[in-house]
Amino acid sequence: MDTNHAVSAFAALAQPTRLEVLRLLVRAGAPGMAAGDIAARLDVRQNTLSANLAVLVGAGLLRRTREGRSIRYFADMEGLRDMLAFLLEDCCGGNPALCAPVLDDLTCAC
Amino acid sequence: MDTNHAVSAFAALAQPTRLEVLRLLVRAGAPGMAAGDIAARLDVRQNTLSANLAVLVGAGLLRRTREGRSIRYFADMEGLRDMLAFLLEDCCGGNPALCAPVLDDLTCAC
DNA sequence: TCAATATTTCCATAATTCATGAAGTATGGA
DNA sequence: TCCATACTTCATGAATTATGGAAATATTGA
Repeated sequence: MDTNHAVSAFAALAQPTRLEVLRLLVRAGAPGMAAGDIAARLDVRQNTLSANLAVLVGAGLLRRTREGRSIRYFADMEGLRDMLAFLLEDCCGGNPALCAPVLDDLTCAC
Repeated sequence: MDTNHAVSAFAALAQPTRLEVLRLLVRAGAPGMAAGDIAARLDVRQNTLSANLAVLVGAGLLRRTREGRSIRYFADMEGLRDMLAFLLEDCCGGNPALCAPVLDDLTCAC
């Protein structure tokens, strides 16, 4: 992960539809969702959504597989982790107490 | 935290200088850094940096306090956490194993 | 009060991003 | 083979964003 790659990942999330797509797919989990279902759920035109999905795939935040006529999209949790790790790199270098609160609250109660 | 707020936070990081500024300040920890020092370290003009710092402050990712002639900037770890929490919301809803790898690798060894 | 330092604000220009309509590609069924 | 469905790609114009020069503001010390 370098700065350019990370920038493209953050840029991918810097747009309401794309951010909601990723959140939706994070919640959807392993089964993911077909492009058409995402479009219906978020009330976005198919071609607009397609362009936005392509941006997220290019940024390494989504993966896809064809399934019959549909194309199914999934959140790429590895890509997500890489992006966050790049951002928080060495946050503990000086003072562990600084980054702990960030991570503690993220460890969702599962 | 709503979608618009989160979008502005991600947009703030969707630019190389700003991303490096936040990473630098995350590493710098509690003492933060003066604007001039950041500019020198990242080799960016002061007015350009000033505009970029303003974007990060507006996005809730940085805070600042005046200190004599300098203005000292700090990473806002709460803002950072809110942004990440919004993104990962309900990732565990279906399957804890899905989000665990993301968070495990982020818990830096401190 | 004057000069120097540290930083921000203003403004114009250049570059990037976005949604849309229209056309194209892939798959499955009659 | 023909048609319908599910998506993607392309071209375009409108809106947003980034950068750098010049000027403005705030603080400190002589």
